[in-house]
Amino acid sequence: MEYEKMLYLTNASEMPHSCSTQFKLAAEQFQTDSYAAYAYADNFDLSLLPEDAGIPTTVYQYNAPQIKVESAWEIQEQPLSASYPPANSSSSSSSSSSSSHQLIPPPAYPHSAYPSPQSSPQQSEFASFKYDCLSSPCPSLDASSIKQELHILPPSPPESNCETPSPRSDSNSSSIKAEPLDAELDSYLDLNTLQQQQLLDIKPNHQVLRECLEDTTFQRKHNLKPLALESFIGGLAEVRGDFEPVISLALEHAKREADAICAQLQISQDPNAWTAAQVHAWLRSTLAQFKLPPVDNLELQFSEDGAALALLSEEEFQRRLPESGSTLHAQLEIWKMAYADQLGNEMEATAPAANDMLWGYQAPNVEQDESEDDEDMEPAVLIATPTPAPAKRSGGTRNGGSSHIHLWQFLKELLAAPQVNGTAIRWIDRSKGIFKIEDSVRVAKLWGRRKNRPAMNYDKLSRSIRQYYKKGIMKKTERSQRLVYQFCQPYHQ
DNA sequence: CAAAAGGAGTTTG
DNA sequence: CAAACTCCTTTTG
Repeated sequence: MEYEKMLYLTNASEMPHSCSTQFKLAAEQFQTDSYAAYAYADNFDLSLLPEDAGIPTTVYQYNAPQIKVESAWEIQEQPLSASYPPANSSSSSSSSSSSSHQLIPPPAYPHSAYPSPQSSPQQSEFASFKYDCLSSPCPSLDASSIKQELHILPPSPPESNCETPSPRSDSNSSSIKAEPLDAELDSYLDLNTLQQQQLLDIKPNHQVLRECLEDTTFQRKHNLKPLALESFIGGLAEVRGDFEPVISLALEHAKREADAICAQLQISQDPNAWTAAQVHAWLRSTLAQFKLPPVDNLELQFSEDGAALALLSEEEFQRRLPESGSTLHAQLEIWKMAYADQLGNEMEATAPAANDMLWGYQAPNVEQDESEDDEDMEPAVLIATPTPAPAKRSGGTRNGGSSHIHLWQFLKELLAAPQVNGTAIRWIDRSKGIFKIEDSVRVAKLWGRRKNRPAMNYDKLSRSIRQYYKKGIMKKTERSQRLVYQFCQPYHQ
């Protein structure tokens, strides 16, 4: 249902030679499609990409900000933006945000440093490789760093939200704060950029299409699942027209594949419903499918059932199976996504509540809750996908969403995405389950958003954590440190 | 002063 | 009813 992972398009013909095997595999698989190829973001193991050879990672780093910033100026001159932004954010991207950005003076940065989309072929070729790095440990693609860089850029707005922890985490003032809405505006700008590119230059090889698909800032910041694109209205019609068939094509393929394997292995399509034995069957099958070396002691390595397996981070997969962990993790993500999509379709048929695509984030009302901080709208929230308690969860049709997540699970989810949440919470000693909350205000906010508790603060969150001492879910660290906690064993594998 | 700690009443799913 | 949420007081570094 609520899935953070995005589908991406790419063009096989332009793929760097050094790209991962998964990447190629996906491409080969679909070579015959009308689109040159497509692949799943989760299949792109960024860790397999060479860090500094082959791909100019620095271009990635600066590409995202560059486009956005430039488009900010184009927008003023070409207001073809009337029909944006998308429906469920329209209220929030209201006067405060747009006005604050319109006042920004034209940028004075050197042009060369921020190549435009029409710049040199090499640059534009790589410019489109903005992967979803939520599940992949690729520092150069760290979403938060991109975000930060955006703020670091010369023409940064005066009140740019450079993550300064608020001096007080008081719950009273939250409704009064009126910070600018970078998130919404960014999305808004991105969409404009996309459309302008489409209108202005018809690029070969579906380049425009690729760029559209690769730009997921909108979905991330608005906490939308990929297919919530339907909620776009008006001017995006042409983008959407290109977009949807490919996504559904990809998902359908994934589903068909999953169907077949499910039938063969006699397992549920929902990874969360697998028993430990079924997990092993699936792992073996997937290893074989990807022609990865078989693992002898699979049962010892993976004692989890499906629900617990779904909680494991990519790092954990990699740690256990250096050779194939990433692939398995990525494939599991695809399965989860395929199942979630199917579930979503079923639910949509019965209860077409468009806003349910959002979770942990309420569509802002017109007058209040102008979503005070865009920072929290970012992937941090997205990656923190609600995951069922390891112990239970049936094949459940009732997958209403995130409301039942426990705090400890949520924290683990945040911890599982250090690229995104590393500035807010991170492992101190992963093997011992010791972690540190680096930004208490932020973590509390994320938790509050997830639980739909706008008044959440660190005081309350920490109170809940302290309850875990009694329950044996967490314990105090030996040498007690501020903001440092430790999971107890069963809750930390 | 922020955070830790924990008591106690209340809310929520 | 469990798990949080909320509010509060006291202690700690």
